[in-house]
Amino acid sequence: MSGEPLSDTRRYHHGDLRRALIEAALALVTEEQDWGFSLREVARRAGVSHNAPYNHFVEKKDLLAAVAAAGFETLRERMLSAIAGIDDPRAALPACARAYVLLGVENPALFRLMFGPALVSRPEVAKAAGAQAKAVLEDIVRRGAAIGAFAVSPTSESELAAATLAIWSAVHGLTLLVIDEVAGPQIAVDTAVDDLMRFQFQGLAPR
Amino acid sequence: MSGEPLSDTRRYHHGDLRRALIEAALALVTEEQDWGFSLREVARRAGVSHNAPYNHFVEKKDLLAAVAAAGFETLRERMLSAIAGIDDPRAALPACARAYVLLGVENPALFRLMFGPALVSRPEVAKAAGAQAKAVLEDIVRRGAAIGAFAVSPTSESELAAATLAIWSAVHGLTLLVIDEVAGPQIAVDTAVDDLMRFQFQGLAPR
DNA sequence: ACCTGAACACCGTTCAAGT
DNA sequence: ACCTGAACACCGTTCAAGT
Repeated sequence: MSGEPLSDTRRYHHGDLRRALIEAALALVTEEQDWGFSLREVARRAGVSHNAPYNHFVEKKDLLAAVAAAGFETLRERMLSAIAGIDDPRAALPACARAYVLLGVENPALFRLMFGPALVSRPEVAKAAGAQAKAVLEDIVRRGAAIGAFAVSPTSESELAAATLAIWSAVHGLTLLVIDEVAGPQIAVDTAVDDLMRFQFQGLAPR
Repeated sequence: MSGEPLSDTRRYHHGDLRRALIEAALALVTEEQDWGFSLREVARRAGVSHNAPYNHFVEKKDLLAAVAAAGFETLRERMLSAIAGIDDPRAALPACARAYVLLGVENPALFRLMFGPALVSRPEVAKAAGAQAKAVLEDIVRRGAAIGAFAVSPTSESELAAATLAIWSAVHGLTLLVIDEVAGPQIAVDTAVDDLMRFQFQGLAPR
């Protein structure tokens, strides 16, 4: 209606470069299993000169932080959609854990970027995003405690926090051990998550 | 007895350069909280020309892998000395976990290097070292199962492996969440480890 | 066997300039 | 406001040479 579609090259000159750079960087993280690629390579992929990125990010680390932030958003969406419609917290917890581990397995380099040293100088990003992931888990624990499905006092914030941290630690650690292939040869993700949750439940179940 | 002590500079020309490079790299990892430093900087610290490292490592990643291997050796020693003389597996497990988390807290960048993307292209290092860490934990679980202290069948290798992986995941994940300061503000390591172990024990205890 | 100097093709970042 | 080209000080890696 309003004229011919703009070419990609043209679009980059019209305000989409920031997004295009994040997408190109995400693609490189995924392909190279690492974030050691150069900023100039990202610019090349986006079809701009090697210093154009500096109009949108003050340095390379800021671009990586933006990629990580996008990863955290995806993680949150996956966790939430995994538990959507599951009322029983005892079922929601493993479903949520599976989504968490699977994101890591699907894109190990992105997962490591999100929780890795590239964000040491951008602690706001890691903290805010981590708080969101924790909130999803804590909500499940809270609901389980409220209906007596977990052996956690629903009125003790410190108990809820401790239980959430224990579960988060286990899920997070499993993800990284699987990613690192350090947890043994060719581990089956679903089985591992189930085993992990079984141990967690034994700990959480009232007796 | 056999003459004056050799100067450092002299020594590096006599076969210690490999070790000196690993030590310099470890110091840089510790100081910069990252392994983004240059190989040339490592060479400078060791007092040699920028290409001398290539006599000992085929590329930068191999030096980092050697640093990681040293880190894994330290981790193993810390875990073993933490449980030395503790007969009760119920006491050995938290002691071992504490040593694990504390190494990570003491040197976050080294810990992340050990389990990070720098070793993606050196999977032998990560796998062999990971297997050692796992073996220490598995031994404790096995002993606990044998005396009936844990609700794990001592004759089921798969149950032992699953329990070990669950515990390792929790300890590993807690370490990284604490390192990333993503687990909340100013978390107390000892309390966190105790809470974690309490949940693990509730899961492991026979009922 | 181990180390050095010169060289190559890169990189992150800055800056003056263009539109 | 956003992008480019030239420039700077660096880097990883290679290679011919030195001892």
